[in-house]
Parts: sequence; C-alpha cells; structure tokens
Amino acid sequence: MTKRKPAQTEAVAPAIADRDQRPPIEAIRAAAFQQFAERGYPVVTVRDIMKACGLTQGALYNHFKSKDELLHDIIASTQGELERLCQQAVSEAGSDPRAKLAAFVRVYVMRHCRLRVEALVANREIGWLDSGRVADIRRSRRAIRDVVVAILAQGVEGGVFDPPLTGGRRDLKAIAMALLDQWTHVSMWYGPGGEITEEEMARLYADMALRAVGARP
Amino acid sequence: MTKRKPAQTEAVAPAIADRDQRPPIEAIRAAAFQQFAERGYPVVTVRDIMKACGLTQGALYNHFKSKDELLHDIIASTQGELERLCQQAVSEAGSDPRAKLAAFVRVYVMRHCRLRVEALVANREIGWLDSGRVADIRRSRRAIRDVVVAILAQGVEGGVFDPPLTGGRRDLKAIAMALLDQWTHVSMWYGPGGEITEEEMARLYADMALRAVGARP
DNA sequence: CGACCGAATGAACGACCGTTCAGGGGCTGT
DNA sequence: ACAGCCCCTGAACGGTCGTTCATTCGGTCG
Repeated sequence: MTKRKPAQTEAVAPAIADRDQRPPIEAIRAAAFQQFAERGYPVVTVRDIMKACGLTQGALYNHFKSKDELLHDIIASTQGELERLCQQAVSEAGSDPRAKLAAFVRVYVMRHCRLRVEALVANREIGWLDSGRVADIRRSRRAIRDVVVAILAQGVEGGVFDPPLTGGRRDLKAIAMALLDQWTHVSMWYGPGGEITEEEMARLYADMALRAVGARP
Repeated sequence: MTKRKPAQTEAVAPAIADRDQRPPIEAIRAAAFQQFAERGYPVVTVRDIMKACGLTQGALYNHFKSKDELLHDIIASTQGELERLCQQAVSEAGSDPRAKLAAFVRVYVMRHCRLRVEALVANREIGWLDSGRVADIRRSRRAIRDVVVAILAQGVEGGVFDPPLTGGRRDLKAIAMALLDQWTHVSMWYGPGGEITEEEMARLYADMALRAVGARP
C-alpha cells in the first residue's frame, strides 16, 4: 500500500474518463445538488463533492470562495427562477383569480415534481447559510407568498373566493402559508416511479386549493 | 493561559448552581431537543448539549450509548406519543367521517403548534439517524398516514366525502400526504407570539381539509 | 467506619473537517 | 519557441468532532 510513484506507465492524466464532461463550475453545481439533496449540507464534505465530478478538494476554490458560497449560489439560482416562473404564470393567466390560482399551483407543483432535487435542497438547506446570505432567499420566499396572498385578496374582494374565517376575520397569510407548505413538500415524497404523473399532481393540488379557498364554480 | 491548578479556593463543586434541576437524563433530553431544533443535529456537538445542562461531554455516555441513540430516543418518544394521540382522537370521535377528520386535524395541528420544538425535531432530523434506527419512525409515520387514508375511504364509501379525482380514480394516499404536509409544517412557522391562537389554527386547518375532500355540509 | 457503586470529570485519541498554497501541466497568442 | 495564464493537484494546517477511560466524587449499606 502506502504510496506508489513509479509503475504507472500511461496514467499521466488518469481521471479524465471519470471527469464530468461539462465545464467544471457546472459539474460542481450538479454534484453539489445531488449530494446535498441525498445527505444534507453539513455532512457532505468538499472532498465528496469534488470526487463526484472527478476533481480534488482544492479545485473547488478556483470557482467558489467557500462551501457556503457554493450552497448559496445553487439555492439562489433555483429560488430566483422559481419566483420568476410563478410571477410569469400569474401574469399570463388573465384577470380571474381562479385562473390565477390554478396557474400558480400548476407551475409551482409541476416544478417541485420535476426538479425534485433542486427544490429539496432549496427548501431544506437554507438554515445552513450564514445569516448574511440567508436574507435574500427569505425575501424571495416572502415575495412568492405575497403573490398568493394577493390572488386570495383579489378573489375575496371580487366575491369569487370565500375562504374559512379565523377568529372572526380572514387570515389570508395563514391560508397562503398552509397552501404553500402543501405544494412545496411534494418534493419530499413524489417519485417519478409512482403511478401518478406530474400533470395529475398539478391538477389534484389545484383542485384542492380551489376548494379550500371556497372558489365559486 | 495554558492550565491553572491552584488559585481557586472554593470552586470545589463549581457547577452545581448551573446544573439543570431535573434528573440528568431528562435534562439531557430537554437540552438536546432545544439545541437540535435551533441549530440542527449535525452541527450540535455533544459538548454543546452537555454544557447546556451543566455537565461535561463524557457524562452523556452514562445515559446514552451514542449521540445517535440520543436523537433516536427523543424522536421516537415524540413520534409514539403523536401516533397514540391521533388514534385516540379518531376512536373517540364517533362514527361520522367528518367528525373523525375534524378531531384528527384538531389534535394533530394543536400538538404541532404547542410542541413546536419537539415536532420540528421529529420531522426534520430523521434523516440523520442511521438506517437501522430510522425504520420504526417511518413505520409510525406510515401508520398515521393510513389513519387519514382510512377516514377518507370511509367517507367516500358513505357518500359524505367527494374528493378530487386523479387521472380518473381517487388517489386517497396522495390526498392524505398533501393534507399531512400542510398540518405538519405549521411547526415551521407558527409562533405563539402571532395574532392567531392554537385553537384558531386547528379550526382553520380543519375547515380547509373538510372543504378539500369535498365534505357534504 | 470502611467497602462499594453509580455517576461525573477532563485529558487524550484518532479521524476528519474547510481552507490554503507551493508546485506543475497544458493551453493560447505572439 | 517561449511567455503568460488558467486551472488542477495534493500535502499541510489548525480546529473540532464523537468517543474512551483512568480517576475521583458523593452517597448508601453492612
């Protein structure tokens, strides 16, 4: 065992076959996503991530300042894209709050089914970011929640939604949180191997949401 | 710096005031709950936990075989109690599926509001258990889910529930998962400082659930 | 009073962490 | 041909981790 220096005639660039074909920075991102999703940020080591894309530990720091910055980078890009998609879906859905809510649920749930790994990391690993970096992720989440609240408010005002009362008044924020919790956590258990398609999931969740907020038929 | 042996005249039993009053094993459990909930299992060290109850690292191993066993111990007791409470609530609620579902939601949501810390740990930190210990926790979770599925099935059969269809048939398991996700994650954002009481939370969630499954009035 | 025992101590151990950095290989442009 | 640059390597560093263990403490029983 120990070391071996000679006796390797042609292994001058030995790892080139194992190496991820993509540009290194993307390979690192992909490997980190996978590892963080499977085992969680704190127990995944820099060495694990880099080995998964055929590089050694030190190479990480040619592309990211730290392990923490890597996590923030991959979460922020996922979260930003989600926020953009949600806002786009709502703005393209016309003016009926029912159509807006249905469009929102459809985009949100289908994305959480299809990009399970990314959604899982973005939703579960935020807590490990240092407090400076966590702020803009939380801002984006609040923005998404406020989109839902705005749809509900418009629906209530227009008389097409009749959501449950809470202590005499309507707490639309609590309702939005309850619905978002439901939509977000499909990424925790939905598997493409199951018998239910992404399309059907989106439909199911949209139906339940419209019923929960008392949408008029 | 370095060490200091002399010059401490009366600190023979120095930590007795800092010590948690309860029996040590309970003090350890309580401290671990708090720390795991606030910062997450992998980054909480044995030294952290023991310092929080006024002991030193080594003393943990007089009460638990390992840090892993400690986590399993506190999760399993919380989970077992939850399963018991849910089954009791349902069995005491009479025979109407609507009453059963409402009773279940009430117990489940109120417990997740009141025992936020315990619920948070039990639901978020399972992944750190080694695969042997994780099995019976997952079994208990499945059992709870099956209680919900059974209530839904009874309601559908009796014609009092009319839940959304999924690809032509009714996927009660998916609906139960969606509802449980919603109920479970109140522990992630509900704060007793808010303007909404536990009682109101339970009512709100029960209303939404009954609407989502299409309960007849 | 002395033997005994469960429980706490705190130094020590080996392993592994994130990060740094000197060294070196293989491009590109001239 | 050669300089310059980007990127990768892998040893090394200072810490910290979970766990062990010889020792000591405080109380109880005979």
